[in-house]
Amino acid sequence: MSPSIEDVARRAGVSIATVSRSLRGLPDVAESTRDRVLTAARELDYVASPFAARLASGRTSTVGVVVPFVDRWFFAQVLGGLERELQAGGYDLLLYNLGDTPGRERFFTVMPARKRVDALLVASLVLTDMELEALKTLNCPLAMLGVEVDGVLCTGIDDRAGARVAVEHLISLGRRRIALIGGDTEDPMRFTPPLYRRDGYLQALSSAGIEYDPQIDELGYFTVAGGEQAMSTILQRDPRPDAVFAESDEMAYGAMRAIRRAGLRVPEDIAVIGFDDHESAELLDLSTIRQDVSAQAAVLAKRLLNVLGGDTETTTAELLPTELVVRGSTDPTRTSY
Amino acid sequence: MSPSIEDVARRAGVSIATVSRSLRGLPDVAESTRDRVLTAARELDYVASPFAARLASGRTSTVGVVVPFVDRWFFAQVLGGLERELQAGGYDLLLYNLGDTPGRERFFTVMPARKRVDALLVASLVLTDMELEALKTLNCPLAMLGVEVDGVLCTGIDDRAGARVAVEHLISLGRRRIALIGGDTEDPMRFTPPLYRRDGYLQALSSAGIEYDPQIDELGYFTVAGGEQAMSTILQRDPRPDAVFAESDEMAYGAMRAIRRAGLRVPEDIAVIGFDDHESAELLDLSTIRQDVSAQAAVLAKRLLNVLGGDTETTTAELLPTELVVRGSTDPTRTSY
DNA sequence: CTGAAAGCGCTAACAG
DNA sequence: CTGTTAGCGCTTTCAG
Repeated sequence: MSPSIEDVARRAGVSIATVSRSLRGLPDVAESTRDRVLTAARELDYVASPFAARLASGRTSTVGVVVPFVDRWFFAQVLGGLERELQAGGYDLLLYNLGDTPGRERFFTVMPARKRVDALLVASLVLTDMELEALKTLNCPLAMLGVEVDGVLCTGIDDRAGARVAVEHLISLGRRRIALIGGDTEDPMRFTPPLYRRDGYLQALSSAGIEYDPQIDELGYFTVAGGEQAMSTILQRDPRPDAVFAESDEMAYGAMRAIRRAGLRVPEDIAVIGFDDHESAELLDLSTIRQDVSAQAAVLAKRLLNVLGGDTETTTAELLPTELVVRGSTDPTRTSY
Repeated sequence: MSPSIEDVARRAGVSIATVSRSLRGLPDVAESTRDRVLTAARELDYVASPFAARLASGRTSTVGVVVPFVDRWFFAQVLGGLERELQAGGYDLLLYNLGDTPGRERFFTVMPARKRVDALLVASLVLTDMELEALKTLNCPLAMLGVEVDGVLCTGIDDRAGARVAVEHLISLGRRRIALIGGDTEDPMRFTPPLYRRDGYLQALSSAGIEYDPQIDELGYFTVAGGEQAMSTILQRDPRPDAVFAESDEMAYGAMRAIRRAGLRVPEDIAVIGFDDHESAELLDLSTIRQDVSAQAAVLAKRLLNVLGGDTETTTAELLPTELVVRGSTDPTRTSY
């Protein structure tokens, strides 16, 4: 067996309470005593058992992180940002990957995080009322990335402003007939990006005195295939658009493909801009709105740690900036090859 | 406070020992008794405290997962595969993301996984002897993805065969002057892919009676930028190659860019094939050798769970198949747009 | 098949 | 500033 707190106490010639206090850096321990304890602990290569500590203190020093998928760019970024901050704050990160609908149901009914986390961090998940209720029974601080819910910590970006900048960029290039490929707004209750990005698109059009045309507004479902499908439909319209704003880079990839398959050129015939600055955007030479996902995650984790540390944090959303990145898909002079 | 095992015992009219046995499905409990306990537990919405259980049993029901980065395609895939299996097996997944060199050092010196995992799973990490030693002091089963170490569970792919197939494909297209863009073999001790993939390349050349030419063999460091740099160098050679095998898709992306920047065409002037079937490979129309990373991870996790379950598993490496995927970068008739 | 009792290794009052 | 003591909520012998 590895050494216990008693071994350290014996070696340092103090009680186990003093060992505990010294090792955790609590006040009211004489410097000399603390030194003796630290030395003894080091000599024995002692590490406190986290489980015993958790059982005794009631604190788990663990944050549960819930993501719909780990193997998508966005969520992998999130995880990276979170892990760094949590680790730095002395918290373990327990990963919950929902994966699919059955997995999601299982998570919210079985609640595997029960009794094992001090807080739960949910990444860009559109929660139903029941799901939110389920989480609230955990009775611990909640934090959400990109989703605003009353009384819940939130961090994200200003999707509306980002979209507006994207469309304004197209307009500044002289484009006037600008198509939209977006997500489903049928369920606008909690997943804000499709809603806000569309809003930014509309604002930009209206400021420029361009009329919105539903004929060139199609659903791309935030996937490459969906974007391709949407663009194919849009290409049938008359007159054809001279630009397209896709609410995500992946939909933009699909759109570019559809355009090229139709024998048209990007950006000469149709300029394309996406949103995210997904890792392949540079390779595909796609103009886009860059957002720093791991920074958003890091900020959210920090705020959550503050709460766990006893600070009072406002639960209002904290929004990080976005940035227009111009590449060859809108400006041929910027083409990377 | 949430109900404790005593509450359940009281309600079911049995002792806490019987509750424990019933809930864990141990034998030697009368069916009727078990039912009564289960009912009581359900009525109270009781869930055992994992920490108390861990403290009492010594088992943590947790597997530590160590990755160099979470935000790269390969490792995100790994995480997805692992999480699914571990969760299904009733194990928590504790994530350790090294991130960078200081992070790596911290991990191996501080050993944050000490006393909190039943096993450690390391993803494609080139461990130094000291690092391996450090892990062994954890005194728990180890498993590694893609890295063979004596006495350690391993799962991966046959990199050599995959590379051979890739190069044979180029040869079958009539290409004879085939360049190589690869990883660094200077530290061949533990990171096997660069070593084996190069080996497969050499085997394929030799079988076809083609002489190896170091002039068209450059280091791409497994990055897009590295691949681009390597290809630029190779393009200076005389005679110019008519094909290139990159040991990873990302290096292949860089190579394609360099080729196009030089005013040449893919595949007419130079055919390009990569390795991995990275998620953007299809978009970039890159031929490649597909490997199912999450399946490798899942297999490894399953084998580890077997070991934790008391089964004896051989520690020999288990290799999963790879598959040639032909796209437009080698065969213009397959171009996706 | 079931119960009593002894811990697991800490933390957190409470005295002193 | 330090020690004593009573748990935290389970698992696991050992009896019966």
